Amino acid sequence: MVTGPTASGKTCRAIQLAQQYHTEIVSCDSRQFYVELNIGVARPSPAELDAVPHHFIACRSVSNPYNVFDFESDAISLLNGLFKRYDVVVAVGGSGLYIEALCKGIAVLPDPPAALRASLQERLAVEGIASLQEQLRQLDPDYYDRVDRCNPARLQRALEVCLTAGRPYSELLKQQELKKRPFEIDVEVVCREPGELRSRIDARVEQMVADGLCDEVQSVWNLRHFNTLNTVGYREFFAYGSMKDAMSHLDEIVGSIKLNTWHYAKKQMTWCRKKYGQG
RNA sequence: GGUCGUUUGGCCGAGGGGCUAGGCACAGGUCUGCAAAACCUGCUACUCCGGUUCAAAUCCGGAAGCGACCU
Repeated sequence: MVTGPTASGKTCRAIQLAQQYHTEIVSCDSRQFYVELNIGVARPSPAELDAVPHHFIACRSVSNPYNVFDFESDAISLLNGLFKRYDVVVAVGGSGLYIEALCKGIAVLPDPPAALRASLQERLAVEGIASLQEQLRQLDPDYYDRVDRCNPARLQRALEVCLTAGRPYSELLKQQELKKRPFEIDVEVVCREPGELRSRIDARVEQMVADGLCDEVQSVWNLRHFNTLNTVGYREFFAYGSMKDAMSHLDEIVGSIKLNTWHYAKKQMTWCRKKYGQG
C-alpha cells in the first residue's frame, strides 16, 4: 500500500513497485474513480496507465456515486482474483478512509432510505443542530459522548443508522471485528519536506491549467451539484456563477486551488501521522 | 514648508474610556458509507512619547510613517 499526501509522488512510486514485482495496481483514490474527472484529480497519464494495468480508474460516473463500503467490497473481490495470479499487488491512494477500509474492513451497516437522509437534512436546516444532538443523545448516548457534536455530517450519519437499524450506532460499530485479510499489508508513506511539497503542489496546479483544467471544468459544469464535485480543483470554479465569470478570475481561482490543495495535503499528513506514524 | 486626514495581530477589518469583534493565513487535531467531505482547538493586536483618569487601543498634546491637497 502506497499512500501519502497529494502531489507527493505516489503514482510514480506505485508504478515503480508494480514494475519491480511484475504486478498490477489497485487505486484507492476516491476521486480518480470517476470517468469525468481527469486533469483536476491528477489521474495517471495514458502512458502511466499503459505501463502497468490499473484498477478502479475512471470506472464510474460522477452521477452514480460510490462510497467506501462499495469500494471495500469491490476491492476485496478484485484482490482475491489478483492474488491468484500475483504474489504481490500494489495499492495506491491518498483517501485515508478508503485505505483503512481496504486494510481493516468496514462495518456492515443498514442502508438508510433516501427519504430519511433528506428529512434529517431538512431538520438540520429548520430546527438547527441542537435538535439532532438531542436526538442522538437519547438514541446513542455512548456515541454522543465521543462524537464531534458540532459536526452535522457525523450527527446525521449516526442518526440515520440508529433510526434505520433501531439500535445504537455505536453498538453496531462495536460488533464489527477487524477483518483478517488473507494477505499481508505493508504500508509505505511517501513523504516530502513541507516546502518541497508545497512547491510540487503549486507546480502541479499550474500544469493542470496548462493541460486544460478549465475545459474539463466546463465539461462537468452541469454535474456540479453532485457531491463528488465538491472537490478541490473544481469547486473553486463553481463558486462563480458561470464559467465565463470564473474565467475572468482565473488567477484568483488558481491561487485558491493551490492553497486548498495544500490544506488537503496537510490533513492527509495528519492522518498518516496518526495511522502510520509517518508523514 | 503648510493644512487636513490616517495609523488596530502575518494580512484584511469592526469597535471607540474598564468587558480586548469577525474573517483569512499559520499551527495542531477529530474521523467507519458524500472523505479532495465535514468538523474542532490554538494564535489576545490596537505606531511611538508624554498627559488627563481609579482605569486609555479608545480622550488631549507632541513625534514618526502613510495619504490628499496647498505653496
